Amino acid sequence: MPYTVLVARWQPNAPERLAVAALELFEERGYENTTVIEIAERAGLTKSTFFRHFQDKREVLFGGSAMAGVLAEGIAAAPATAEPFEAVAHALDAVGREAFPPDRRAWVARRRAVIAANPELREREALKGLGLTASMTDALKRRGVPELTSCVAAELGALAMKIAYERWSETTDGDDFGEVARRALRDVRAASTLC
Amino acid sequence: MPYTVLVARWQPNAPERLAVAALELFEERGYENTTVIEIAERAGLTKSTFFRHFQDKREVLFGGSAMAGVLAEGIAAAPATAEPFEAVAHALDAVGREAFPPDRRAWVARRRAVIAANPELREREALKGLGLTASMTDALKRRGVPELTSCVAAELGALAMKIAYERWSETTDGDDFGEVARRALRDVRAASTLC
DNA sequence: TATAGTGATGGGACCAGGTCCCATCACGGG
DNA sequence: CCCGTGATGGGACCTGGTCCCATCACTATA
Repeated sequence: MPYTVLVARWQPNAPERLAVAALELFEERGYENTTVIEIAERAGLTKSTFFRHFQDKREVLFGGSAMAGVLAEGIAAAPATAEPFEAVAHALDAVGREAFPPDRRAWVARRRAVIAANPELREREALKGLGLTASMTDALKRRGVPELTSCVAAELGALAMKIAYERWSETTDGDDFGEVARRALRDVRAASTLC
Repeated sequence: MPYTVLVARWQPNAPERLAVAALELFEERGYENTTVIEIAERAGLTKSTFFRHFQDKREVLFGGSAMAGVLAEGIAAAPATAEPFEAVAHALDAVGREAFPPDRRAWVARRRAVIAANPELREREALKGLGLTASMTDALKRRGVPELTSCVAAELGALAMKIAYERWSETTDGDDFGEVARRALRDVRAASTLC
């Protein structure tokens, strides 16, 4: 049933096809009313193959990112003289280039709406968020920034990224993610002096 | 099998008995090698009753807290003249009184170790953390603090609480949670000026 | 041309988490 | 003495997730 011969052995990009099918189905009937088997069928695959590509049902919306690595490399690549916040800004630019390019805005917005609508998916997103701040904290410490300062800068950087993520995916046109994120980071920094 | 008659109809505190049994079993054989049925049996109950008291298997370690409410009330109860950070400090004191009293330190430490050892439990903890910062953000906004400032203060407050939680549960004697948390909050504030 | 190896897939058995519904049984009130 | 109530027991059932083995097309090598 799954594959059409004559061109290639298997249709390529199985993980991506699964993610597309999943997002569509989650939009149509909701996450909890969608079965892994249904996702796999829509992608022309089976349950076995689904779990070969994704650890679990939630992960189908989180798999491709590798955002933690992008952030860490972005911080590491910042000029040696950069203060923690400048290094974080550098990392947010990298995210805008590699993880949130302008043409993915629509997809990101759809994905965001689906996640917001389901507690189980929000939980997974919360865990991913922890990973991101941990990754940034580590990268800052490797620059010689003291432990606590690294923690705080990473935490505020993650907050700025979350805010930017919301603002950016809510508009259909406008600045790219890097711009929005830099503004969010400035706002957060300003707010942190008022506490 | 479950209940002994002659005294009361059912042994009281089913949720607490389930939580104790669960923590013991998680320590003995690990979270994923423990079955809900086994937890229920050790507590003298059944699977049905377990799921009547807890939404899912993870929740047995998170159910009793109601920490979000304590934090919100603590912030609301702070003097009207208090700055955001002072209000947060007030809330952390409330947590030390109502959620982390000195005699629960051993329990909290055991629970913490079990959670740290399992990704599924860490994920649930991350979600609870989101709930806490959301609760603090709301409470601050209700005091008239601007949106972004509330976000930042809540985020840094949550970070201080996490740090205090680690420090407090790592020692067997010493200050109560409120003291530790106030120190952590001061440290965080100091670090935030160095970003 | 034949043969063996490789890698992504299909398929089914199996377990545990989680839901649902109904039976049970002790207690309190009439 | 009977009835309502509430926490529980028990079992059917679905789905997420794991495991293991079969399949099948392509590739390399002889």
